[in-house]
Amino acid sequence: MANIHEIAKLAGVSSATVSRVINNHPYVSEPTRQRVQEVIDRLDYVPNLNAVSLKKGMTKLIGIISLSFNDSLGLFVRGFTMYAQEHGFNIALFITNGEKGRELEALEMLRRKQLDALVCMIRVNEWSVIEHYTKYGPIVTWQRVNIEAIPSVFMDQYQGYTLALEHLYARGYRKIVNVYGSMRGLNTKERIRAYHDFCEKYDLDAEAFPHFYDLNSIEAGEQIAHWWAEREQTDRPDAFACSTDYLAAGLLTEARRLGVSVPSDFAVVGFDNTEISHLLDLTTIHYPIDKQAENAFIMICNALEGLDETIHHLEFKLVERATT
Amino acid sequence: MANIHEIAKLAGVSSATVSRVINNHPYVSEPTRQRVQEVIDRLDYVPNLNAVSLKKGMTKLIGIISLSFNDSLGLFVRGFTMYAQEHGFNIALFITNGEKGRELEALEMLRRKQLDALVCMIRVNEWSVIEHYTKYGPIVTWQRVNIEAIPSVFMDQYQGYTLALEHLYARGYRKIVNVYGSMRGLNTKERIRAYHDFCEKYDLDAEAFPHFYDLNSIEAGEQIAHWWAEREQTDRPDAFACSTDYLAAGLLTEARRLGVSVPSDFAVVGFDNTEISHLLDLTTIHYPIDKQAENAFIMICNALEGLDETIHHLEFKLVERATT
DNA sequence: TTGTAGGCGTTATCAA
DNA sequence: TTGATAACGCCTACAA
Repeated sequence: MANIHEIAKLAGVSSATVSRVINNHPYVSEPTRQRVQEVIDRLDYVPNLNAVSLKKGMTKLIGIISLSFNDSLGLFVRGFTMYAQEHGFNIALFITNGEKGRELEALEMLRRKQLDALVCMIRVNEWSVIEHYTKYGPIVTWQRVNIEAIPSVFMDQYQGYTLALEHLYARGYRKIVNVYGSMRGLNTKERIRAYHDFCEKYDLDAEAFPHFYDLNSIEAGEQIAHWWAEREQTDRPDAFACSTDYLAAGLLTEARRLGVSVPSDFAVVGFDNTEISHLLDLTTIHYPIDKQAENAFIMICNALEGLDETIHHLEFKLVERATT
Repeated sequence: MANIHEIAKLAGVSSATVSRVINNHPYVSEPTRQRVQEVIDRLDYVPNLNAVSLKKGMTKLIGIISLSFNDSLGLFVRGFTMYAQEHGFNIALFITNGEKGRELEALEMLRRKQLDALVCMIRVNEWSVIEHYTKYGPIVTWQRVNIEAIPSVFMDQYQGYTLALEHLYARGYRKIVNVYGSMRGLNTKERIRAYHDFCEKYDLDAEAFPHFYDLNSIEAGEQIAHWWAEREQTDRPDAFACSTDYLAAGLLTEARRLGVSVPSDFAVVGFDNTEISHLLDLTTIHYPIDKQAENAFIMICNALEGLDETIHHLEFKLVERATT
């Protein structure tokens, strides 16, 4: 395979000049540049990235560690990839499926300089393990974590969930049921806190209805529709604040199949503003995942290049549609 | 960051000896080895992979290009990763989401020697584009394609589909409806061919019932359940051969919700033997995706190291469960 | 059993 | 505007 010296010889210049042409350095005369470029084109030459990486101490490759590749993680990855590419970085994706080994691989690649930085969407190993690797390169995360060495693009769910609750209140709903996601996560804790503060503020009974936990699938939503239908008419809630759009979608469509009229029989608010909420005209809470991705990239760039570009302020937004 | 020379100096040996220790070469005396290892451990040293790659002309990194990351593609990726890791290779995943650019990136990384090889699960660019890149390193694919430079681990659907049809026949079903997947793909063509040959063999009317095309989701399956329920009793098919387990699952569960009894009212056969089919006790066609992944890896190894290990023979298998 | 030295393919510094 | 040349960090004949 052709290397820079071969190009140099064929173009009758030194390899330094070829390098200048490749990297668009100034102070190359137009005739020389053309002559060199011609040889490059003719031989279909591209610089060997291993050599470039070795010399520069950078691979221009960033790893993304993700637990899976579902809707919102996928959106993040897509957004991040876009920003990264605009800045000349490539992305290598590591789907762990919960396997520690797969995550360690990525971390080791960082240590061994095959990766310049790492985005850890949802971790598998202990934070202490991940923190240990921050000395080899910047690592940012999507999860909520309070470790100085691991910056996060996490968003506090309290504000977002309050938005949903206040909206329901303003619309006249008073009998709200909460369907929370993962019990373990801090997001759920924040949402619970938001609900309690909300009840206190408006003097509502926080325990008037059961709370659901650990639910986020379409099927779970469908079951909740049945749960509602089977209750006494007088004892039915009039609104659901859901953990995800998917769950809300399941609830909504199954309820309609059962002849329930939304939003007059009850209201539904989703979370995430995914495509499905758009499709079903579902009121939801928008979540600037794209801006999160951009922030993650800015953080990495700042760390890598010693810059200090400012991070976007992130805010949830209510998207009012037909289910409330 | 520490490099091999620093280790050498601290251990009082030459860098060559350090290299020998790192790579487990023979002819290093035990005392020396221990002394060197000690310094390596103390300084938390690991060789810089860029330097190793440059020297060896290999990165030990294989790229996988995938359109998305759903169930069966995910299984393939997982299997492939396992085999690759056992042989000291790491994996970089590229999810294209149908974007040509993302695929080209991976191809360019191959060209520029950042990747040793590429597995192209489902391509985005024209085959001619991909073929062009085979001169930079081995590329194997999961799709059916007849290009010498691009080996494939594709499996002929004819045999698998015939398996399903013969099974239904043996069980006494005669009014079979086919639900095919993507119209564009060659898999569907093969399945259609299988069905026609099957009808001919048993003297059945291939056009007795409508054929469904381009369906593979759970929701599509649910709709087909309604389609069946709304037909005249006398004009109902007694079996469905489905494009995927997901579709079959949707059909099965919705049918049961409508009070249909499977397999006495009608039979259902899925395809792929995914977890969901196991869960629902669904008869399906097993598909050795793990062996395909291993084959893909063997092909790459053979190409990379000039070997000639033999490829596994791949065969569909009927998994008889409760829906037929 | 160990060390010396050259080279993998680039880039960047310094002269010219 | 161009060309030598020394790194980048590692591996591997070849010598000792």
